[in-house]
Amino acid sequence: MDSHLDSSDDNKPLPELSFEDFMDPEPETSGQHMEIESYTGDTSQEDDSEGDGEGQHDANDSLNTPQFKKTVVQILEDKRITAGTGAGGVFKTHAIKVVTAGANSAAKSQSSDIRILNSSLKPVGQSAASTPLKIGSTSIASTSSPRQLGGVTMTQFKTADGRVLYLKKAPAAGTGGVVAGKASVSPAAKVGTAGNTPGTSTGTAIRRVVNTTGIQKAVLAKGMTVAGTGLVKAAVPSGSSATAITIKGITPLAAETNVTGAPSPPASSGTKIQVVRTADGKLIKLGQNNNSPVVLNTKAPISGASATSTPSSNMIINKSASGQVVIKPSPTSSSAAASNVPGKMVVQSGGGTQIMVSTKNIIKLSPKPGATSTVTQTQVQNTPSSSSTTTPTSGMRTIQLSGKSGVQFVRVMTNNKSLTTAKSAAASTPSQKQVPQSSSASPAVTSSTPVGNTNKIVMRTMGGSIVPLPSMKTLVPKRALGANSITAATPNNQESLRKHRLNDLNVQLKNLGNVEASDSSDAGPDTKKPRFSQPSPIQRVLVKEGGPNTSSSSAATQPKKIYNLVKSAGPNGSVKYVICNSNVARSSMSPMRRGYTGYVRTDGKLCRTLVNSGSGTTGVTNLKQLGNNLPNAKALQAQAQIRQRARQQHLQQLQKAKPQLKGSQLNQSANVKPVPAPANKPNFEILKPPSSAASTPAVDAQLNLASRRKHCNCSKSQCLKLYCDCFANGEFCKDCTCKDCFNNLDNEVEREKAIRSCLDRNPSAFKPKITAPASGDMRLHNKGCNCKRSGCLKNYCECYEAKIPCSSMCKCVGCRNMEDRPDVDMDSLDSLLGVRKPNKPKDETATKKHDIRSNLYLTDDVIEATIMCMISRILMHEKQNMPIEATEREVMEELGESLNQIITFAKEKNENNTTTTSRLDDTTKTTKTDA
DNA sequence: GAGTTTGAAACT
DNA sequence: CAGTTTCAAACTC
Ligand SMILES: [Zn+2]
Ligand SMILES: [Zn+2]
Ligand SMILES: [Zn+2]
Ligand SMILES: [Zn+2]
Ligand SMILES: [Zn+2]
Ligand SMILES: [Zn+2]
Repeated sequence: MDSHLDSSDDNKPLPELSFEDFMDPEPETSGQHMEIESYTGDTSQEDDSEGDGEGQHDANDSLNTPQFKKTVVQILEDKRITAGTGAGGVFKTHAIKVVTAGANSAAKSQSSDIRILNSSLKPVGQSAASTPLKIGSTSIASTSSPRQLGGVTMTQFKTADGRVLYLKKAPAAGTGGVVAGKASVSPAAKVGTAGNTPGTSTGTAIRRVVNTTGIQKAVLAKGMTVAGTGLVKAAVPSGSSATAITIKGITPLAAETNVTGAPSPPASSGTKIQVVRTADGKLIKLGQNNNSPVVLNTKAPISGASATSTPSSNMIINKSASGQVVIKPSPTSSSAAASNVPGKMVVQSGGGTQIMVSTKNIIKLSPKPGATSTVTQTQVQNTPSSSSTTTPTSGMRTIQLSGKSGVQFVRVMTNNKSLTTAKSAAASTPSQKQVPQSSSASPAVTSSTPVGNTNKIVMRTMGGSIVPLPSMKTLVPKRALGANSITAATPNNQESLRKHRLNDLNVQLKNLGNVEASDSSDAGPDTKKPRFSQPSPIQRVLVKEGGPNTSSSSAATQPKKIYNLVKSAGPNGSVKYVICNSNVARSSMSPMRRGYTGYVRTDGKLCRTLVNSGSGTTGVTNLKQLGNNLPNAKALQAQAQIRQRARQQHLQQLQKAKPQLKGSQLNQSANVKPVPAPANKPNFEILKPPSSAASTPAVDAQLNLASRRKHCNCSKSQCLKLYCDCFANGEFCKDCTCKDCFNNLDNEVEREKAIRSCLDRNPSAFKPKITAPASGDMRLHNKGCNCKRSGCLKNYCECYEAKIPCSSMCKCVGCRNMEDRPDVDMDSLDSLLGVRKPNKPKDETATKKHDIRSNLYLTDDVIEATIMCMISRILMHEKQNMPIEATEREVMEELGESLNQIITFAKEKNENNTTTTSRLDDTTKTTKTDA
């Protein structure tokens, strides 16, 4: 598919984002970065950071950018739409590619076939079907009687926008159609494609539809995905391994309203929408016809870590003639490669593209141009399965239907966790050894922690870009935000606006206090940046209408819910929404860890961290590349790691190259913290002044660069204690601003004595603090940090500083420095469950725990509620044919309101508790800070 | 740039 | 090993 279509065209030079880009976790910075940039429009920040490798930052920064403010976030918009309507005229679809094509010409709607195969899925109970859910009054899609396409019976769904989706009835489970590979699909698929291309206007009508639609989708981290229209969401529970995915709990909304009016979608008349929430928390909305309620139930299999790897069942979504959609686990057989993969779900678009997603992840279908058939794996490497190759994605995929209207996405929300697990399982990535915990955790943990879920919220911008909503979490760490995914290329202003808002939000959140605080600081041009943002636990749920928190922790335990959103419209746009939960068990996810993307830090500290790895294989990558941390996908992480390694090696080589300084072994001294073999004493003794003189300039320079970027400023330690970074790194002070420095050749005696003293105290004092257990493994802090108040999201934290996620070794409280992503995802879940650190198997002692500070006002529930509200607005507008702009505005307003509420709530809570609770932790021990 | 916060290192 | 104190960097304003 050419889906690329437009993507880039116009306005902003988007980097080419293709789905993959979005999806790809790893793809270096490029993807994300790019996206972000485009987003921002300005980019400015990025440069710096990138240099170092962290692009993520940028993102964050971008958020900050003022521009954002102005534009409200437009969520969900398709670029295309824009094109049509307006501005560009070009449709950009950026990232989205249309997969499906087939449009019914007549209807204009395009049709696409989507097949979801997931063995894990269980057939949905029919019962549910009966009552369709409605959100707002709008219906998303209507179904029509099944049709045969290509010999296969397909059920058509029409989305509000007029797109038609076909679900294949499942003949044999897999058989029909789904071939793992590519598009099995029906003929129809391509037909409509024209629409895809930008120019093709299928017709104004379509456009209109699109317009009306406006928002394409929102994905919540947890896996909720909302599509404005025609969304198909499939969530697969990632975590649970064994179990099939069941989508349960669809609860029909109480009132059904039929909205006939939806302007755009021809078919849509009177349709009802159902939203199903999977155990993992993913939502699937199906629009239905009156007749056929569609129920999607999947169960989320959650089984911790293992899950992913596990079994895989294919899900098939069938729509019966009756109109029900059933997702069944199909025998794996069906899909060839893809389907087989355990735990993965294959989604096929009409276009024939298939995407395989781990069950956990939610997949959006999006055809990626190139990728056609590819199976994307969220996990990328992780999954052992063959398929993985092509698209790595953790991201979302979108499929655009030819119809302009929309893009349909299937988003795979990757759970990081799942990924991780997968990795672990796969073994492919060495890095994660830490994981063990995760795995171990799986049972227990999993249950407890919801974690795995993806929490990301993604919004689609008008441009079609997908933007992560600022979840609470997100908000917090800028990085995260940035990192995430903002993909799109949004069109100009709007995006900027968005950012703006986000920023504001972030700020507010920040202000909230504890929470995450984040990093605003990180901004530093280089180094610090992104990290993982994971949010951690979420404490409370705020529901708009409902009492806010109530259940702080409850969430974890509680089963997942299906939310029915009922909206009552108020005057103004104020609408009240009520969300009802139905129980669905939450899936626990195995914690994913994000790969560590470490970068090499330029400054000295970095050096320390670097230590290990010599292994790095790959060639050196650009610094910029390093930058991407955020990347969602594991793949990214992996890549990053690789790069890092490469980098490290590079450094090492350089060092080596350099003759040892002055004869001595100085070796690494500079850079790496004394790498010295463990056994040995630190090179210290050896150290001779690296002093420059000796070294060749070039080398020196490099060393310096690499090794020391920082100069100490010690005043009381004489630079003979480990307080001094220079000394701690086995270096002599040079160009430092220290006072009474003894860390030099002139004071070798004292220095040696000091070294000895340190060694006595701690034989490993000069050994690198951060090493990778295995060559391929992710670096970890050997001792782990012990942070209490920074959430490990500030450079106070050694782990964070080294850009590595906290591990089981860490004794930190309220840690947010986890692999995953940052952003949005998971944390909340984890926290809820009490998950500890990703890695940590930790003793149970674990920690402590009360920790809890985690903030967490942004719980999944809160997020969902917020999104639902936004969606509701969209739906309303759609019905009314309101202009997109208006819709966007409203949606943003809704978001703003919601955030305000959340913030307000959080503040209140904070005020109440803050001192008390949060401090309690610390206080118990030391009161010092409190004062 | 001054002042505060933070968490490792040092000390008891 | 735990509790404190010291220290310098990180961070804030
Ligand atoms: Zn010093
Ligand atoms: Zn120094
Ligand atoms: Zn010094
Ligand atoms: Zn920490
Ligand atoms: Zn840590
Ligand atoms: Zn931590």
